[in-house]
Amino acid sequence: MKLRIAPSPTGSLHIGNARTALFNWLYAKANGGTFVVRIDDTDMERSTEEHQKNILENLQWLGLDWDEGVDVGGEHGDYRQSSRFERYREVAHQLVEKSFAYEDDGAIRFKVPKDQTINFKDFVRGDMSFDTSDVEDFVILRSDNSPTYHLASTVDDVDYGITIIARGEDILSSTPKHILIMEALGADLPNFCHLPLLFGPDGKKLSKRHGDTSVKAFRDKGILNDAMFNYLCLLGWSPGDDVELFDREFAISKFDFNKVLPNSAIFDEKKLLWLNGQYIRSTAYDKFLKDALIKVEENLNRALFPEENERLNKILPSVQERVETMNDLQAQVLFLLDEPFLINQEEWDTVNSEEAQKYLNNIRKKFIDLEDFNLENIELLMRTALEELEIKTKVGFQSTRVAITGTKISPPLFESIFALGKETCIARLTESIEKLTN
RNA sequence: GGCCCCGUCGUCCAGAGGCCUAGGACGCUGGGUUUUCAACCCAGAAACGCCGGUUCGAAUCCGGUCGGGGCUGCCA
Repeated sequence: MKLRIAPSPTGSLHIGNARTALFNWLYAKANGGTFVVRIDDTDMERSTEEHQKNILENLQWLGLDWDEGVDVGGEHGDYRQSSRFERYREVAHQLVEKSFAYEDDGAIRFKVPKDQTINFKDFVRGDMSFDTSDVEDFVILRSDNSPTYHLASTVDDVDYGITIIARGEDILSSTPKHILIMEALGADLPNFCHLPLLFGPDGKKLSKRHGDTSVKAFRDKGILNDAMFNYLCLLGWSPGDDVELFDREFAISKFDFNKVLPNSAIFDEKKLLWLNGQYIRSTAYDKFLKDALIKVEENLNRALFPEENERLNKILPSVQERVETMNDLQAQVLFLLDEPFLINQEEWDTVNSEEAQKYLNNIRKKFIDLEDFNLENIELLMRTALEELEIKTKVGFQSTRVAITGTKISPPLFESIFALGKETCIARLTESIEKLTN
């Protein structure tokens, strides 16, 4: 059993292609089959080395590996169609010799027999039947001597011994053409499986106009590969029993093409984000910490200073609980970085009051005298101040939050203060009080 | 236009004739918890496109219709 994914390097890895690759991979893994990755770069105009690299990289990022194909090798060369043009030309001319095709203004066209029925079984859609009278003669070799997709893809599938062709439904209508070529070549027919397409929120085939739909774009947004893998599995398939969070191994153990739905699915970023949050929270803290620090440095475009590192180490456990993507980190920890400290004036106005100012002055003095600046003492100090001044928790705490972090939204207050450290905390209070009381 | 595919809450999925006054999840609304935001917990609104047929019985089978989508390229 051999399956394949054959992306064209005319763009970076698209989510739809990633999902198709994923299902092929799952089926191969589930059944001990061979998974092949080859590159369909017959479109010389638009194919680039860079796109190819991006595609392979992102397949790997998703956790997909392949037994045969580009980069890993195998019996069929480098698995790039651009390396096999001679082979396709040979086949095209062979087909002309055998009268299956004919020359047409310099190109070679496949001669489609009329009034014939093409039958094949589709793993997702059942028995399919097409009338060849509805299929027009199609070009297999262009006048510039380059093969078209129909020719190259079919020849490769035959030459490489692909036994299950699972691809997007957009190619369903082209399948009779491919079968016709295979029959002309005297090849055994593989099984087919046309997977439902992924749509954008507008119900149209997911494409560039729905924004950036590349896997890389989501990766850049701070989506975890495990979450992306999991989410993609859920589009058109489910392992049953209402299970929605699972890993690769579990998916493999449950996957089958005949459980894949035939109808297209809309890519819903909201659910992906939720799933991502679930994965972030269930990540082992050590790994989260490591990834988080890298991410912050990336966003900052510089290395972290030692004291910043120390502060982040203190706050990150709380942050892990409240981010949806790795990119959300930045906003949560910004106040701990050696970057300009800015207070959101509008937010301050909503928490500012005479009481608040009294409170800030009071805890500032107390902090200066506090010897052991630990979590427990910070909380005790702040609560004591509330009682002494008879100020409501919310009034005292929210104004402190804005005074220290600059905004009303931050990680838990005591943790934030503790992470920031005594000196900086006092400095912030001083600065805020000065700036905000007049 | 022609050919083809598809049709369960807004979205993803469960449902393979009686277990369905249709279940789960995201999102949404309300409530709880709370020093903010999250997280978490509870509750709620929300769907079998429509019409026929088969059957004792249909979301499930068949036909039609309507709706959506794909292909119709010397793109893939």
